[in-house]
Amino acid sequence: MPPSSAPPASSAIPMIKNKKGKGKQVVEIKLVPEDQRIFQGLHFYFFPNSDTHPGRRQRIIKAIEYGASWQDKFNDTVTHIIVDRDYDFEQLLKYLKLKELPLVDTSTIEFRVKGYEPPASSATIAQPIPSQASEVSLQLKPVKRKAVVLSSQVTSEASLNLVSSSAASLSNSPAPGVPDPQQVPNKDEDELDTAIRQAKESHPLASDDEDDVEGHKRRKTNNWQDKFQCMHKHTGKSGDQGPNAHTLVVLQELADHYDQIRDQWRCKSYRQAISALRKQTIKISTKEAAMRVYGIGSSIAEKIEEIVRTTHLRKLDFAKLDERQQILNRFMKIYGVGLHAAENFASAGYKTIDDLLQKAELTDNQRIGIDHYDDFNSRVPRAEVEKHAGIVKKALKGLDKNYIVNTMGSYRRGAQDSGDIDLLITKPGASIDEIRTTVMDRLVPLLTKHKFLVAALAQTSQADGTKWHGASCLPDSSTWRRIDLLLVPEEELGAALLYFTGNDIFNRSMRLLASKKGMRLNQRGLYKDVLRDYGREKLSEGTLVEGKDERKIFEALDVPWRPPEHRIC
DNA sequence: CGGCTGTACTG
DNA sequence: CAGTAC
DNA sequence: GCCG
DNA sequence: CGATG
DNA sequence: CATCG
Repeated sequence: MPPSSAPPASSAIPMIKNKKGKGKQVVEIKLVPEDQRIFQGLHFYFFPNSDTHPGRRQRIIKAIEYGASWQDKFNDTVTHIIVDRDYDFEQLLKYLKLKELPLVDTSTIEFRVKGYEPPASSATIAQPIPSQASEVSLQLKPVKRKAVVLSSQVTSEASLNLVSSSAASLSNSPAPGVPDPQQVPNKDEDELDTAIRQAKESHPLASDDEDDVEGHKRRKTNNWQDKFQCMHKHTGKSGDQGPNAHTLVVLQELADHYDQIRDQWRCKSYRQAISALRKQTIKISTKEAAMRVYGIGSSIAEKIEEIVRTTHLRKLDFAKLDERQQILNRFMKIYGVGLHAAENFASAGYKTIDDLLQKAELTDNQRIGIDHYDDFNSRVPRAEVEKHAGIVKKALKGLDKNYIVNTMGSYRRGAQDSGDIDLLITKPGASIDEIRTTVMDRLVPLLTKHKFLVAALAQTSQADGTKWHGASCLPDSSTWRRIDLLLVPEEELGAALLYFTGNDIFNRSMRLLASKKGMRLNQRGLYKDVLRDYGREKLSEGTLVEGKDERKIFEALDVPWRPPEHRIC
């Protein structure tokens, strides 16, 4: 036992307000009976070490319930380090500012943190899984990984166990008999509340967000955020997709398929799985291996195995041949036609674009979308994007040289071609009203007169309008391009840059992260203290944290800065 | 079983 | 408001 | 479809 | 008819 | 667009 004996086994967990204003409250830490405290005398350090992340929080709670102490700092009493998935050994060392960890027990390979290579001749203690521990592990889904790794060696010179908490969800059975804190009648509630509050106060790292009083930067409070795609660097232009290249291609086709049929959630899941698989350094060939990857569940795991074994997927072949699907897909590529309209058209018996043109009732925008179906569905080469942007820029500067035009979207991310042309227009010091007036009343009419702007698809009508969507056409060209003008006051420039640079996954990830931190991110700014209606989820606006500076928004969310080219998830 | 980003414009 | 787009 |  | 959702 | 005052 380390000199400093275990903190009173109740290194309790600070309370966390649950989302959605629902009635849930504080989780009660309920120690298991003494003879079952398999972690008794062990001191855990988590990496990251805050309980703001729900999953990790569960693991921490379970660890404590089974007798461990939760160390808020890495010190020499720590016996085990539990590392989140997606962090590797190198990152851990870097964070701890260490060159190596003292006395690592390398015996339990199964849960070794990735990136850790044991010394060649490691005299280690074989660690058979204690029956007791394995039994517990059956009960503790979240903690399980760690449970098994228990080392018997708990001396003052305790060896460190490096445990990866990554291993994804277990293949199956909902753990029986998991003590559910919320089902247990609450005794001693006041006492616990107090303990929890105190624990929170004694765990500076646990209270995330912005209460940094002074001194050192809160740089090191990286935590549960690693779940969010926006925390991971990815350029997308690594020609080779690694050992799972072929699988990725097929999965991408499936993702595209679900995108086409507007099944946004399945599409999202496939993209998530693809992103996760792309990061794998070894080939994933079996369902079991796939299931261990965070972001891949049983359904996709099965498909991965099928893909590896048979080279492709029956389901996909089938989907490709479904005629109705083809029709819907065709219709939905028309600007102004979504799933609903496409289904109506299809149900009316229309099969081709020409059918629609001749027989269907179309909105103005849909007609334009059909007239320029091919134009709008073809990519715009980077050089052409620049030409369109140049024309707008020149015209605008002619009206007022103080205007600034930024080309956004995939162009800003460095793409060689884009789906459309996104131009962000701002003028330092000018109000949004002034900008809107200039653009709507002068720029657009001017460029329309010059036959550069050739269609207006959606223009701001409301008093606070900020956008113009339409089509543009270069002189000597007959190809119409989708072009969007985005009007932004200087104070919102950072948030607008962030939003209109994307990509969409990156944006969603950033916004979700903000939301989990009680904040709200939109194209105008990052807001804090957002109030969510009790019971439901209405919201009060919240107060502005940052809108002008793109980098400061990253900082406020504790996301490492990433240039536009690295925002491809 | 419910959440999964958050907003602006059209009709 | 639903649908659509970003 | 995945996750908590 | 304009406002509203 | 549908609905409302």
